Amino acid sequence: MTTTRDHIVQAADTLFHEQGFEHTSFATIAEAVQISRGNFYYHFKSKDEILDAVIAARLERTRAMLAQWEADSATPQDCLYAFIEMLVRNQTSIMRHGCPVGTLCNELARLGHEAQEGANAILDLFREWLREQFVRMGHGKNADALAMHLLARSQGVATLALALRDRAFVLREVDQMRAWVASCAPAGATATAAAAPRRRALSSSSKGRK
Amino acid sequence: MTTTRDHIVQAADTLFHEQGFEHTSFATIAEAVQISRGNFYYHFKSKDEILDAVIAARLERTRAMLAQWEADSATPQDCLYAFIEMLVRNQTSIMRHGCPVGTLCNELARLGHEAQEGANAILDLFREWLREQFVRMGHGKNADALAMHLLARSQGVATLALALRDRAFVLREVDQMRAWVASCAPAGATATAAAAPRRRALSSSSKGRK
DNA sequence: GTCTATAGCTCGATAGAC
DNA sequence: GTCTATCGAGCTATAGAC
Repeated sequence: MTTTRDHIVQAADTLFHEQGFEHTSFATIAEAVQISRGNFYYHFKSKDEILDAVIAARLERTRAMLAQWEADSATPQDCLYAFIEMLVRNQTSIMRHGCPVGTLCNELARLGHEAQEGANAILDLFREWLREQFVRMGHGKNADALAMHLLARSQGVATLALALRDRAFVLREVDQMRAWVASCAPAGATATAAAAPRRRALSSSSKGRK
Repeated sequence: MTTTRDHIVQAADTLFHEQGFEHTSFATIAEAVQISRGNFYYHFKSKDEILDAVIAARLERTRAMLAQWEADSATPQDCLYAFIEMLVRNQTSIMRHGCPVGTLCNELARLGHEAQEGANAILDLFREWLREQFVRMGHGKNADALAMHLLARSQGVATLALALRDRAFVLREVDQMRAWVASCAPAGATATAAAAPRRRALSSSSKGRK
C-alpha cells in the first residue's frame, strides 16, 4: 500500500536529484504529488524532515541494490564491474542531473547542512561495499584506498559528464576503469599477501561479465 | 584603481565559490562590499549579469594562471605536475567549498542556466591547455582524451574531498596522478622536477592509449 | 554614484474549517 | 487527512531623493 507520505518522499527524491535540495520548493513537490502545500505539514514538520526521509529511503534502496549486485556476481571483480556499469546504465540521467549521491553530498556539504552526515552514509555504503570486494580479491591492507580510488574515478566521470554531456567520454573512461579493475585482480589464484595490485601493461578487456 | 564594480565582482566571485550562485543573495554580496542593495543596479542590471562578469573575470584569471604555469615549467610533464599540484595547494579551500570550476559548471548545468556555456569555457581552457601538453609529449591523437582523463580524475578527487574531508585521501590520489603522468611520458624522457613521482601500489592504468 | 524605500513575488511554515 | 487562507521573512528588482 502506498501512502501519501510515500508519494511525497518518492517525488521529493526525484526532484532533489533533478533540481537539488535547496532549489526544490514545496510548491514543486506538491504539484508532482497532486496535493496542497499545506497538507505537507500533516506528514512532515519541516523541509529538513522530508530530506531525512529521502535519505533514509535512498539508504535502504542502495543497500538492496548492492546486495543484488553481489548476488548476481560470481566474483568480486564482477561486483566491481557491476558498479562501474552503473555509469553506463544511468548515463542519460547522469548527463542531465549528475550522480544523485555525489550531487547531494556536495550540496549539503557546501551548505553546512546537518543532514550531510546522512548523505555521506550513502556514499559510505558504496565505499564499504567496494572495500569488501577488494578485500575478497586479496587487497586487505589497501582495500579502502582502492575503493576510494574507484569512487573518485566514477565521481569525476559523473561531474564532467554533467558539464560536457559527452557520451564518448563516459564510455572511454568506463573502459579504462574496467581495465584498471582487471589489473587489480590477483595474478595467480589465492594471492595471500601481495597487498598491492601490480601495475602492468594491461590486457585491456579480458573480462566478460558473468 | 579599484572601482566599486570590481569590488562587487570580486566579492561575488568568492561567494559564488563558497556558497554557490543561487544560494548567494544580493544582501550577502552587499554586506561583503559594504554598499547598499539598491546600489547594485547602477552597476548591473540583474544577478545574471553579475554572474557573467564573474565568469569573465575567472576566464581572464585562468588564462593568466595557465600561462604562468607554462612559463615556470621546463617540460610539458612539469606543466601537468603544476596542474595536479593545484589539488594540494588549494586543499583546504577544496575540502570546504569544492573546486570552483566544477561546482559552478555543475550548478549551472543542473539549473539549465544560460550561463552554463560561459562556465564550461573555463573548463575548456584547462582542457585545451592540458591537451596541448600531451601533444607536446607526443600523444597527438589521444591528447584530448588524456586531458579529459586528467580533468576527470581531479574533479573526482575534489568531489570526494568536499564530501569526506580526508586529507590523506587527497594526497594519495595526487601521488597516483603524478605517477600516471610519469607513465605517460614518452620513453627516454626525463622529468625535471623533484616531482619524480614514486610508483605506488595504487596506480591507475594508462591503458592501451598511445 | 550612492542611498532609502518599497513593490511584487516566492519561500517555509501555521491555523483552522471540513 | 486534506483543504484554504494567511503570516512573516527573504528574494530580485525598481523608483526616486540626494
